[in-house]
Amino acid sequence: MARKKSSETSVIDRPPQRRVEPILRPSLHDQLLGRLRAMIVEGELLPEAKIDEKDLCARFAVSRTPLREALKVLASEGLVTLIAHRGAIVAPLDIEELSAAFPVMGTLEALAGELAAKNAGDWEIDEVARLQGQLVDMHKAGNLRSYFEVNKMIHEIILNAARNPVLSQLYGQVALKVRRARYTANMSPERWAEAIAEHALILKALQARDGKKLATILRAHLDHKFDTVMANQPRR
Amino acid sequence: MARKKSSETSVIDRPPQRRVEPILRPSLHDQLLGRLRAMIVEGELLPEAKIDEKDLCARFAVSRTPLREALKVLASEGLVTLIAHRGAIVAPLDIEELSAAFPVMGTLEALAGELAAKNAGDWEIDEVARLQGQLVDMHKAGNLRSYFEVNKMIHEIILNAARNPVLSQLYGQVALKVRRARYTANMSPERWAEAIAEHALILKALQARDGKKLATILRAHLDHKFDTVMANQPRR
DNA sequence: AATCTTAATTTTGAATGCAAAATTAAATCA
DNA sequence: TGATTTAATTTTGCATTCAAAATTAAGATT
Repeated sequence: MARKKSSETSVIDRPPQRRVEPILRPSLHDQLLGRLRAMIVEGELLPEAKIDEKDLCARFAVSRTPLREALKVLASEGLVTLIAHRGAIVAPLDIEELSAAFPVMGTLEALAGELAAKNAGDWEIDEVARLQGQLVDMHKAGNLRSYFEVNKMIHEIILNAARNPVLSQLYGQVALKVRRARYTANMSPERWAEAIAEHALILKALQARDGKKLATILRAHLDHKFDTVMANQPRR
Repeated sequence: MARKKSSETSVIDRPPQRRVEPILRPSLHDQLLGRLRAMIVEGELLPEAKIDEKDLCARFAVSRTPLREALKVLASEGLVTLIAHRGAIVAPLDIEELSAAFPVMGTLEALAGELAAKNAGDWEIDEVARLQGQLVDMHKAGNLRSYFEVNKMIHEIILNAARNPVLSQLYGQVALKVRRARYTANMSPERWAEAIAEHALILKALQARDGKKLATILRAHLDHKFDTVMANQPRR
């Protein structure tokens, strides 16, 4: 694939160039989307809290236009609720919806497991094994926040190994809902130990590339998580 | 729950009022969202076609603000692709993505079937039976468009009977992608007859409230649809 | 004083305005 | 002529403005 012929007077023949990181110019709307999503999922913006456009615009130093664009998207994701002529609130976290999210997430994880067992590269399995080690470390250290972080990474690797972008996208959406509820949940020591044990099984099934078994374990794993999270929901 | 006490001077005690349809004031952004989504799914806007904001604004007689809000949401749904500083195009319909959508849709339908077998009201099962009759009629009449319509209704009833809003939401998203690809697909006569037969099995399993069986059939049904749709994709 | 009006203020939804970037058209040069 | 600049035009991304609706505050009424 040679360069197009030219008279070469003003353009000097260049040596093969090293690929460099392109300069990113993410749109305001896109950046806001990420920031706001994080704020909601991490509980910085509380459920049912009114979203004060004026205030947020000032805080992010942007105009209302990109902010409102981001809000519409968040609304379509279910993290924000728009009320006609009355603006937006952080979506109330609905226990009904939360419990509905679990079987869906479970099914998607099971599918991810099945596909990952087929499609994962060895390096990905190794990476899960490595993170599994970290998981145990975090448990020993009693560092729940880091535990969650590593846990999330493991599940993300499995998800990516499934090689199914549609699955990834949908999973991401449910996971947001669950993560939001789980964020403040504290695990009982027993449950934590159990979760670690389950993760050992996950790794084993993945290494054996046993899709069916992996699917089953992941589904059970999620059912247990369901119990933990639900037990932690403030009743009202 | 009595009315709050009051002096009753200016407000006359009213007889119980009949509930009436509230006057809807859907936001422009919301209406546009629906219209554009339909235009894309139904192929009125072709894949990769550039979205001309000016033109669309003129056609819908709105300003760019609500249009652009709708476009961001459609982008988050994957129906539109935003290109930095270059506007939006109708999302290219990616065969990879399409084939990825099917197993996901299959899993979600299977879950819907399982839940519906448990939670469906009898009237819903009857409704599916009624529509099943229509399906056969449409087949006899050779009316593919109406067949699709009724088919969609059946699957929607099952989905609703699952009583899981999260499932419904996610299913809706994948279904859009598939429906878009399927929209122009023409079914072979053999495949059409087969689909009818499968639908009879679906109804039977639902009536027997056999969740496992229903799940299995729905998944198979979708696998077959996958073959049909993929066979109809213009190769390039 | 408690309720009901009415008026002032704020907030929302959408249109318009504006600078930067991208595209197209025109002008230049080998 | 055909490639290459350069200039003109359009489009994009975002800020600003504006009318309508909602909220709050103030004033009237019993």
